[in-house]
Amino acid sequence: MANFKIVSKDGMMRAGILKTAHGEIKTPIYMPVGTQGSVKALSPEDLKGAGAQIILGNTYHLYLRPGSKLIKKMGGLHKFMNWDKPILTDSGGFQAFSLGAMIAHGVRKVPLLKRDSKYGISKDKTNAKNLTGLFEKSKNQVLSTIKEEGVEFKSHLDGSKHLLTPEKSMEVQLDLGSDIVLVLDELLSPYHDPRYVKKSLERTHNWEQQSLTYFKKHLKESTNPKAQLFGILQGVYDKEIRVNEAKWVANQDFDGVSIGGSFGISEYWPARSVIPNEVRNPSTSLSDVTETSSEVLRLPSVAQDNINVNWAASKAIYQTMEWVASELPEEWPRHGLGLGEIRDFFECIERGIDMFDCVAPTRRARNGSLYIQPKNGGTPKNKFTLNITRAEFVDDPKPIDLGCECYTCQNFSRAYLRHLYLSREILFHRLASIHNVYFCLHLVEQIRQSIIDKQFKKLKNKWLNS
RNA sequence: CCGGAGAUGGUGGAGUGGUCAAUCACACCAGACUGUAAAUCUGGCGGCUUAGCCUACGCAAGUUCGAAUCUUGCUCUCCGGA
Repeated sequence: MANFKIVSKDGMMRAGILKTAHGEIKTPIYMPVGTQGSVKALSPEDLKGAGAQIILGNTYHLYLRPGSKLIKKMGGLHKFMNWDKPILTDSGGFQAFSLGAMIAHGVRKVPLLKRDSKYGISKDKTNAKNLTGLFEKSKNQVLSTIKEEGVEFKSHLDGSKHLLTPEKSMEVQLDLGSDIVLVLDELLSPYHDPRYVKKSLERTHNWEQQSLTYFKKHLKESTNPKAQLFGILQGVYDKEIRVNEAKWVANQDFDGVSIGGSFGISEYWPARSVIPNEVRNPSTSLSDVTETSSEVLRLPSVAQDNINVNWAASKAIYQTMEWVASELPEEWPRHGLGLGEIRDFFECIERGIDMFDCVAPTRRARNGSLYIQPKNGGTPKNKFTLNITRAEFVDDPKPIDLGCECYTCQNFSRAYLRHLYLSREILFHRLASIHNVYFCLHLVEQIRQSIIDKQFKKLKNKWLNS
């Protein structure tokens, strides 16, 4: 029954092998995101060429279009998109957030957005009325509403209404023939007040258990009877809450766990947490997160500086992983939902995370943001990227990332790629995506090997102290 | 040669007496992007010692407190006719 085998351990880090109905995955692993049955700009051959072992698909999008029944009729998602390796499907929980609270609260998944001061992030943190006013303003743009029984969506395609219950989410994912199914969850925003958070977490528990019940009951007659089910660990930036949630999910009958949430820091949620000094002052050491200060991080002071906010949010992610990992079953694969910037791989794997999915590599690629190694100028500050539009590349004959062995770097110059981007040639999307996806997969593979060879610290140091 | 129309910032093209260093688009420059409503979004884009000042709407001279906008002349471009 055990799908996950740990091959090598070093501290909290694990190198493992995860068995699925469509083959084995070596972990840690990065999963390219193929929301609508396609990793944007990449063919299955491109993905395999870049080293992809598993990709992600999305319940909400595929349910709306072309419809999960159609995909089932066509033989399941694997066959439909001609991808014979594993697929993990998201439950639609993220869309409940990105089409709902994310709009209403003006937040993104990781950093907090700067807000117009006239709306006022209240200086008095007990005064939530200003925030409520702001939320009211965005209400009519919101496309999803959380109900006790599920998520009510207003389709972003045609405005039609749909209720996504835990059962419905399972039905869709089982129709798709996903190898790893995720339970339905509700993401919390940093601006949800503590009472709402408590209610939401109880609701997510219910949804997870309903998901599990339905999954077990209908697995055998599904498109992929060997699918497995991951629970989701939700929460906000609060140690007590995260630890409790970890304990709760650890007691459920899942095959693995995905750790999710919105990782921004709000006025509500640092209060009970211990904020590392480096979060307050990013110019100090960017090394390991340690609990060195009990001061409260207030939003107004950090919101003025985007870098500060971003960094604080990233720290929150890493600290959350640390709080949570030791509470989770050793034999469960642990998936950091939506995570996958370069630094995240190091920090999260070090804290016991095995799987990553992230739109950043493919989206960045399409937007001209291409990954480079430290030896070519990649640093934590530039997120290990260069912007191909920069004038300095106009006649640069070098590949994007000297030493990279991807198809793009083997064959094309920065000058040519910059030209393609500025000319809006569609080929750019493919070449850039091949590079970024390869880069992440290759890096995670190197990290895996470094765990086996007990060389992780050295590798991490080489990258993050660059 | 005659008649008509017009000359605005890298380009196209608004503006037709003060609120114009000049709408807008494109181009260009820089930045952002974390379970994809994203081939998207944000900012800059005459110069400078930049909460201000200087030079600017073909060239020159006027009218006016004040002109990219009105007058006159010149130069050039386009259309029609000889």
